Formats: sequence, structure tokens, C-alpha cells
Amino acid sequence: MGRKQTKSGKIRLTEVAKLAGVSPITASRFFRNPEALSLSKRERVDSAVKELGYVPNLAARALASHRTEVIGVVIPSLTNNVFADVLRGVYDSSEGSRYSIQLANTRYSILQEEKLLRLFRAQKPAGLIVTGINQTAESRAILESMNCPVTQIMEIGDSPVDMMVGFSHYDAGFAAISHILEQGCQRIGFLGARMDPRVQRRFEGYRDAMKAASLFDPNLVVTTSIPTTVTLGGTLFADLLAQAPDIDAVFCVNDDLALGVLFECQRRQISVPGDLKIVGFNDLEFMASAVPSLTSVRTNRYEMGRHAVTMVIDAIEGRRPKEPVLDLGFQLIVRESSTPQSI
Amino acid sequence: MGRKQTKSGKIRLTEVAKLAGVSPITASRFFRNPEALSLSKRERVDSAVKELGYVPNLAARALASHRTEVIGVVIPSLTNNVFADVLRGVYDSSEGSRYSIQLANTRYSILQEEKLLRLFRAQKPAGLIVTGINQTAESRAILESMNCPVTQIMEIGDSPVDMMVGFSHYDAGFAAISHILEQGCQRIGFLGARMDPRVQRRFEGYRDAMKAASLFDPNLVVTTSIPTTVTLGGTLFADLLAQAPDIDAVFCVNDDLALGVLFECQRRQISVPGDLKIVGFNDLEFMASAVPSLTSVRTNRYEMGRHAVTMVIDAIEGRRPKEPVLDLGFQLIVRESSTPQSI
DNA sequence: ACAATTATTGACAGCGCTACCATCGGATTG
DNA sequence: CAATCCGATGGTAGCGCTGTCAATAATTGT
Repeated sequence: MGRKQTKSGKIRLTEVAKLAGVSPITASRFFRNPEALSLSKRERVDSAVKELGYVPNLAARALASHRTEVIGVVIPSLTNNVFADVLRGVYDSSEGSRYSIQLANTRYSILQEEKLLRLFRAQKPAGLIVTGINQTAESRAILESMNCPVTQIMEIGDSPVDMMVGFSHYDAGFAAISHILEQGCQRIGFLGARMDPRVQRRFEGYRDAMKAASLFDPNLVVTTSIPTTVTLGGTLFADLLAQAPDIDAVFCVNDDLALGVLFECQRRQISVPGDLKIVGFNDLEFMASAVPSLTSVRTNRYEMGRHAVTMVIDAIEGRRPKEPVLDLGFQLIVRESSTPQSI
Repeated sequence: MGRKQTKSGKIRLTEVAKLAGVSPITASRFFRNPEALSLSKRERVDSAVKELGYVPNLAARALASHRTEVIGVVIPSLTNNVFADVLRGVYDSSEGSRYSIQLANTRYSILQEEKLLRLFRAQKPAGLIVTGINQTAESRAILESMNCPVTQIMEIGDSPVDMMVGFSHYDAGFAAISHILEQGCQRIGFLGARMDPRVQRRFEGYRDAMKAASLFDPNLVVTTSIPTTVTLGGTLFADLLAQAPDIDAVFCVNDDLALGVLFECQRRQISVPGDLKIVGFNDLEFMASAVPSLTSVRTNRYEMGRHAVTMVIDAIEGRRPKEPVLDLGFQLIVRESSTPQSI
């Protein structure tokens, strides 16, 4: 004999079916495709499920059906505030659905991403959400071979693997600089940390806006591959001042850097926005209450997470969106740090 | 006949076993208990696995073994920075192990927590990590009936369900106030938002420290159940000033509030630390670079996450710690905002 | 040297569910 | 009224793996 007989207390689908007076397969259909049941059976199974407190065994379901009800989510960082918001959206919109979220963190390593994708492929997720559009050829091949809906998030571009939700970081960077230029600034510094592909494209927006105004100067640019912190913002700003003392504005690729710049200005008695204008990116909550309040580019991170999951679930269930690419845009939130000083 | 025959390309344990010239069960043992195999077979199976690129089917494994290799993690919030660090620790220390993390978010609702725990119980996780020590009676009963290691994180107390990693929020609050008192302050305000049980205990530390100095005054306390933001810090501080204009220090239950207070002081031209001392909680990164730099209570959040997972995995594998409660302590990081003004 | 013990290995059945037909009654049609 | 179709239901046979126990090989003690 194989093993101990089933613990008497265990409730299987068979028990539910017996109580409802139907075959196990009908009870099974109650979960997968309730419309296929006649109303009477559907009600009988429903009450049997409730009476027994039946909970499906997901492992058995996955084994028999060759599918899971897991949506894999691959992000590059857990520390970055930006992803906290995305994840909130992801979890919010997965709740109430039958799908559960499996999170994986690449730490900004494309090799790690490949490894994770291979792992996911082996487990046959129902859907997959990955960050960005710069997968390696290998990663992209895995994604394309994956037999499930895939959504790329955080940015948009041509040739989606499947679906996309995001916005144009290039446009956002360009818009931020255009705004600063409108304020009459000429020497606009660029501060970048952890130059991932999206930050890179913000830079390109900066560069092209500056070039269009014939104001681009490599001395205005300070970047590093070090992860972002507020403190780093101060440090990079100090470097920038050293190589371009005549700057009249700074565009920071994220709000942490911007806050660091503000603090460094306070330390050096540089008046903001009088002597220097500051623009950040992401519009984290604190930007509105800083003194002076800090201009930033608002990105719809929570909505990105929500939509990504919704789109994936819809696609799983056969409701593919007519448009595979969803542009959630951005808003430039202009505050005191980039407008004429109010005396 | 049941279904289509197995796709020719699919690699099962059987194929590995065949290639290695052993029985499937031996190949199975290679994964679960490699020490039980003779060296020669172990090597043969190992190379067969690599040659075929075999990846175990977790669903089949879970079904057959009545166990999963999932560690459930229940936290109250994804937005709160504090949990980002914890999660980083959690994911870092689960990587490389055979266990995967299943995250669930209660949004600070104890009913939601009950619901999630019930769900987890049904799926038989290998281990469970839950936040805090204030579960409902029902939740606690579920945890105790769960046939797996459980670690409570973020704080410690008597009567753990199983294991605990954290620190005493009461002591931390008390220590922060003691420090402020040592600076000669007498009218120390308390600012609290989202009064969860841990924040509540920080308050008790504040209250008792103040009472011990005969300085407690309800007018010095401003709290709200609204979730924490930097902006809220400014608002609460304004309320506090209104009801106790003579305060000479503020203890904030977290760093966001503290930053909000600092900004509000800048707005009102209140000199910090000259007119007002500020102490925060958690020691987020920005505290060190604020102007003035802000004193805070450093908590070892990343380490909490790491240890929680390690302890759970160790317990799963039979290596129970001698001490079920691990106190990771805290450090008061004294900075400019709570020390005599350096002119 | 031989029984007793221990390390290795294998056979078997079945975990709980669902894919794939087959069936069966009733509605539709010419 | 028989032929056809369709929607609802059920039977059967696994999905890929591991728990249990039995069998065998290697090792040890006296």
C-alpha cells in the first residue's frame, strides 16, 4: 500500500461532490467554468463547498491541469520607493482574483533576470510581468517562448514582447528640461545615479532638449552607477558645482537626489529657487512639503501595477486588449523650486 | 485513455533516472536527501540532471509530499519604507535556498490578517512569517494549529507563537525620550500617526519616560490614525504647536513625520535644534543628510527580515534555535537635531 | 566466521485534481 | 417520426512526484 489512508478530516473535491450529489468532475467544473453547470447543480455544489469549508488543493490542480494560477512579477529592486508603489498596485489588483503573485528581484542584473525567467518558465506561470524593455536577447527569447501573457511595465517602446504599460521616460525628461528652459535657465545640470535603461532615456530627453536650445555641455552632467540615496544627491551636486560653478538649475533623475541637492543647498546657503532651480522625478510624497516645495515629474506607478495585472489577467482569460501598449503618461508638477522666487 | 501522451520534449524525473541508470525514487532522493545516496550514484544523477536540464515540477512534489516549499510572509503594508527593508532581507536570505516567498498584505487590518492566515493554512506552507505580536485570538489559534515553524517579526514580547525576531519598541521610545531629557528639554511633544501596536508601545515608552521625570502632559501628545506622510508630519506639528506652544522638543514615531516637522520649522522660522529638538524613528537614509541632520532610532529592519527567514528555514530543517526569541535591539543615532546648536 | 546491524536502493501505490472522451436526454429539423 | 445536434453530466486515466515498506548490499562485532 502506498501510504496512510487519507486523514478523515481532509475535505477533497470528492467529498464536496458527494454531499452535492454530483460527480467529482461536475464539482470541479463548478470552479473552472460555473456557467457550464445547470443552475440547480451549481447551487448544490456552492452550498456543499460552503458547508464543508472546502479549499481547493492548488498543487493537485496545477499538476492535473498543467497550469498554475500564479502571475510572476520581475522587478529590479525592492528598496527603490518607485517599486513599492508599483507593487501596491499589483497586489491590490490581484486580490479578489484567483491569481496569486510571485515576486522576484533582479537587483538590476540582467543575468539574474535571465535566471529568474528560466525559473519562471519551468513553473509555467499563468502570466508574467517584467520591468522595462531592455531584456537580453536570451531573456527575450524566453519571454517569447513562454506560453502565457506577458506585460512589460515602467516604460513603453516599439516591439512589445506582448503587452506594455508605462510611459516615455524620454518625453518626461524632455518635458522637465523644457519647463526649466522656460524659466530662463541656461546652465542646467543633470544628476543621475544608477543609470538603468530608463534613467538613461531620461538623460537622452535632457540631452536632446539642451541640444535643441544649443545649451548642451558635458560639464553639466554628473552620473554614477551607485544606487540612489539622498546623501548621494548632495555628493553629486557638490561634484557638479565643482565642474560647473555657474549652473542655474539641476534636473535630478529621481526625487531622492533632488532632496539631497536641496539639503546641500541649505548647507551651502544657496538659495532655491533664487540661485538654483531644482526639478526631480517621480513626485514622491515629500516633494510637496519640502521647503521650498520641489518640482517633479509625476509618474503613475500605482496605476502601472494595477493595469499590468489587469491586462495580464484579461489576456489569460481571453479578453485581449485591442491596444497592446498602454501609455499612462506623466505630469510635470510645478512647484516653488522651479518657479520665480516669491519674495 | 486519459489524455495525450506526454510531450516528447518534457523532461521528468523518470528520464533523469533512466539516463543515470537508477530508479526514479533514487533520483528523487538526490534532491531531497543527497547524503543518502552513494557518491557514485549521486554524481551520475547530478550529471544527468545537468545534461537534460531537468527542473523539478513543484506541483507534483507538493501533491505527493503534502508539503510545499513556500514561506508565507504577512506584512501590514507595502508602502511603508520600513517593510521594504524587511522584505529585502527576506528575499535576500530566501535566495539560494529551495524555498520561495509568498507575500501577503493585511493593510493593517486584523480581519484581513485572519483571512490571509486561513488561506495560508489551507496551502500548507513550509513556514510562516507574520508581523507583530498582536494577532487576534482567532489568528493566533490558526498560527498555533499550523503545522510549521512560525516567526513573528518587528517586535518581541512574551509568549511567542513559536519564534520571534525584533526589538522592544517600548525600550526604544523610552531611550529616545531619555536622550532628549538629557539635553535639558522639559516640554517634549509626541507625534504619532497610524497608531499600530508597535507605535502604541513607542508611545508607552514616551509616556513612562515623561512620567518618570514628572513631565507628562496630555497636551504634548498629538496622534492620528491616518497613514504617515511627510506632509502629515507638518500638519500634526502645527496642531501640537497650537495646543502646546511652549514645546522645546518633538519625538516623532517615524522619520517621515520628523522630516515633515523639520520642513514645517523651516517654514515657520523655528530654529532646529536651537528652539526645538527633533528625534525620529527608524533612521531612514535621509535623516543623516537633512539640514540639520536628524537624530533617530536605528532599527535593524534588513537583519530582521534575514533572520526571520533563516530561523524559519532552520526550524523547517530541524535546526531549531536554542533561544526562540531574538532581540536585534536598536541604536539611538544622535545627530544635530537633538544636540546643542553648534554656532 | 556468522549473525546482527546499517547503508543503499527499489517497487508500489496514490496525492487531489482535471483533460479527454463518451453518454444521455431533450430540443430541433426536414 | 427518425435523424441530427447540443448542452449537461459522468467515467477513466493519468499529471510527476514521493511516503511507505521491503529487499539487498556493505559493514561491524564477538
